[in-house]
Amino acid sequence: MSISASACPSGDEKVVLFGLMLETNARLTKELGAALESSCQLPFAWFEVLLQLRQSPDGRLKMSQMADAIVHSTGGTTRLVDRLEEASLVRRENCPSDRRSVFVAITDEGNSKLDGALGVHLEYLNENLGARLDTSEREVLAGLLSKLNVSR
Amino acid sequence: MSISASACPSGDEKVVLFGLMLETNARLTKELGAALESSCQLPFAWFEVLLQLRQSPDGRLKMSQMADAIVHSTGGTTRLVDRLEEASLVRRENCPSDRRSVFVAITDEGNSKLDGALGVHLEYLNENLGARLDTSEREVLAGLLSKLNVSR
DNA sequence: GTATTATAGTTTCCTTTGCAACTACTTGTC
DNA sequence: GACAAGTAGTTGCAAAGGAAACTATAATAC
Repeated sequence: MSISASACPSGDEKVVLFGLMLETNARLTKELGAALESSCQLPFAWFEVLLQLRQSPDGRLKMSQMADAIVHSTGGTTRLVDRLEEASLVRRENCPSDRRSVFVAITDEGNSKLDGALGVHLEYLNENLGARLDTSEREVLAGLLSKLNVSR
Repeated sequence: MSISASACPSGDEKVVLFGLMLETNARLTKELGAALESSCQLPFAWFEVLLQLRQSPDGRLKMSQMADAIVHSTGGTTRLVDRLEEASLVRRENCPSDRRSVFVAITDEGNSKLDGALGVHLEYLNENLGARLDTSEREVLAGLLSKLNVSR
């Protein structure tokens, strides 16, 4: 017995798509997190912070930009950065033009840690993204996700 | 000054794609979670559990299947189910053929709660997935994610 | 049949995170 | 310039989740 779509919105095509996004993301993240943890002793959240810093023009971001980039609350970000700073992977820097603001900057140690992690990350991505989707499929996927990611 | 791809693997196309997946997922999840919480007083994780049950053939799953479906540890799933059971949205049922196993089954109350939540969910999906991607784009996206989601 | 090994779920302990209250600073208004 | 309102970051508190130890049951080996 199959259930009609109207009677069972849980079978709606968009609901299924959303569920698929959720699951795919959770699995990929979990696997990569495990790989980073075991090869580099680097928690996934730390990796995200370091990567954001590497990708920002001058290797630093304001606290609130970081919170937004990694999609955490500001409170959570404060303490995440505390832990990274404790481990000497980032440092806080004052903002001269606004004394409320704080920059999070990557340290040399943070950079080398990230280099190691990126090796693992790339290997993982090649095995997964690379092996499962060809170049043009990845381009299409990136385009579609970009459309979903615009805020308004 | 732009940095060459070889010198800066953080700019690798796959790294960027992965980051985009992460961010898109986090934003959509966060927004939907807030909507569900404020309209239905339903935590996002509870919604996931109920939805999995609704989507399973006879409205119930074994503990371990549930853990796998929502990508949680079994320990975490145990307590998540505890909370849902406490709220009368699901109940535990014995498995006659294996006394170690436990079924998680949705209750009538769980079903009505889920109906309400699905209304909010669909509205949200229409505003986001629906408004940003047309039908064929959504099909393509679902196809690509499926490829990524196969375990091996 | 008994001993060993594997599996399902629970529990304990600990880490991480979000929310909301709070402090410090800045911006806008008069 | 003083007061109000807004913004950046931190902190207290409580909830949620993972890892690993544990209990109970099942499957396998002999």
